[in-house]
Amino acid sequence: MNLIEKKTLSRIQKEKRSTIKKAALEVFSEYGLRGATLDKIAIASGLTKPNILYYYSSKDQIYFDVLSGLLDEWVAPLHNISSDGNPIDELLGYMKAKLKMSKQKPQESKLFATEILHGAPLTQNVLATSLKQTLDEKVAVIDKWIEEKKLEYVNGYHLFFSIWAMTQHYADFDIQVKSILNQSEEELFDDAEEYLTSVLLRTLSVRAP
Amino acid sequence: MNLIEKKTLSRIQKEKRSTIKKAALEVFSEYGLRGATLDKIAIASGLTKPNILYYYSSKDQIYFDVLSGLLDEWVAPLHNISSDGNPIDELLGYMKAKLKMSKQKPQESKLFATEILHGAPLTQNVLATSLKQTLDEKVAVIDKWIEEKKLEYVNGYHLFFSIWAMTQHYADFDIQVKSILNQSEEELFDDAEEYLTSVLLRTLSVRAP
DNA sequence: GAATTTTTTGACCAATTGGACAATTTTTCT
DNA sequence: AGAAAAATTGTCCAATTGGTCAAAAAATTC
Repeated sequence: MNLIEKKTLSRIQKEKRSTIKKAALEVFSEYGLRGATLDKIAIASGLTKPNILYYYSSKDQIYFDVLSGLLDEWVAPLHNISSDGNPIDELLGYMKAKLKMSKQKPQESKLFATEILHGAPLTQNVLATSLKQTLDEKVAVIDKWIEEKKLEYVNGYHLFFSIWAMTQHYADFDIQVKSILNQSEEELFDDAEEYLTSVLLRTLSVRAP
Repeated sequence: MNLIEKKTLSRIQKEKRSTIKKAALEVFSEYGLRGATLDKIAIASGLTKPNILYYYSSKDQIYFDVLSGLLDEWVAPLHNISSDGNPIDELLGYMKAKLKMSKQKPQESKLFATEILHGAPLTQNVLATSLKQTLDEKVAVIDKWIEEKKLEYVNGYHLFFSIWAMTQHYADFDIQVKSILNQSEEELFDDAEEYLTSVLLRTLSVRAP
């Protein structure tokens, strides 16, 4: 897509594109790609509809740009898992990083969830190549730890799936969680971190015979 | 809302409504409420658009009816948790029931997920009343088990959240899971069950000092 | 089997939507 | 300041959408 002349963006262009993306994230995460309208994005951004289309050639382009910017950020914490570190510390750190993202970037999480839920029309490639490759590497690290007896046996893929599921749940399903627990967001995420830490520690630790 | 004269539905009415609901589930689960169109539901059901509107007064009514029928079914496994049983067996059984639903009813899971993700416009009431009440009861059972020393301490609410998250993940994010694992559905769910059983057992079991 | 009720459909409508475009305004450059 | 380029907007359009309605077809009732 026309992401070529990125270098020659003027100050105004950068600002306006950023404004649009921010507004688009709000609208897309709440309504999904098809439910979101340019009018809603226009209102949320304070720009007019034709003005938005001056910076982006179509609604799909906006969605694509927002989602692209998100993908890297979303996979990033995975790269911080170091094979040199202590397995449990590394994986606990990863879980906490993911939980923090759920707390601080729920819209991003919801947008990503909606995309995958509806068949990942724009990201299927990335999932099957880039994400898979990164995850394969990290699962290999886990397998190595297991071989070195630094970690008890665990299915690496499903371990990551469960960490994703449990942490993102607090962002994606926040409405459900909050309608059941009448807590402040602080309390909620503190309890979640305590619980998830316990689950992960128990899942990974060697048990007495 | 106009669910009053349920008794007086003719054979044709029952059949057609069922046909419509089945098609609507397909379409809604793939596109969401706003992304779904009556035309798509018409094609999927093999009926004409006006014919559909003869049985349902609006698109929202179809969505409401489909979702209503789902809610009870979705919460049902929770009721099977018996305070008389062995805590670990009861909770393992619940997890397995939920995982089975993810395997056999992914569309239902996705529809429910989309609904909550987009703010639960139609189900917020049910979540805050019926679901909350049922869950409160089951968490009370868990707390009782803990008090009776049949179960080590665990945060009941977050335990259920994590079971929901981990099991539903395999339905809602199936595209992501399948683009990473090149397995048959059978293998995948077998591995998932084995992994989740291990996680749950370790989370709930008393650990050696 | 005729009368009545229920079901089905083709044609249509108003509202919303993504997007085009020419004209105007603002910014940038010299 | 003035020319050129960039940014902004009002107006418009065609396609899609949810939904209506009267007429036709099918099923039911007597």
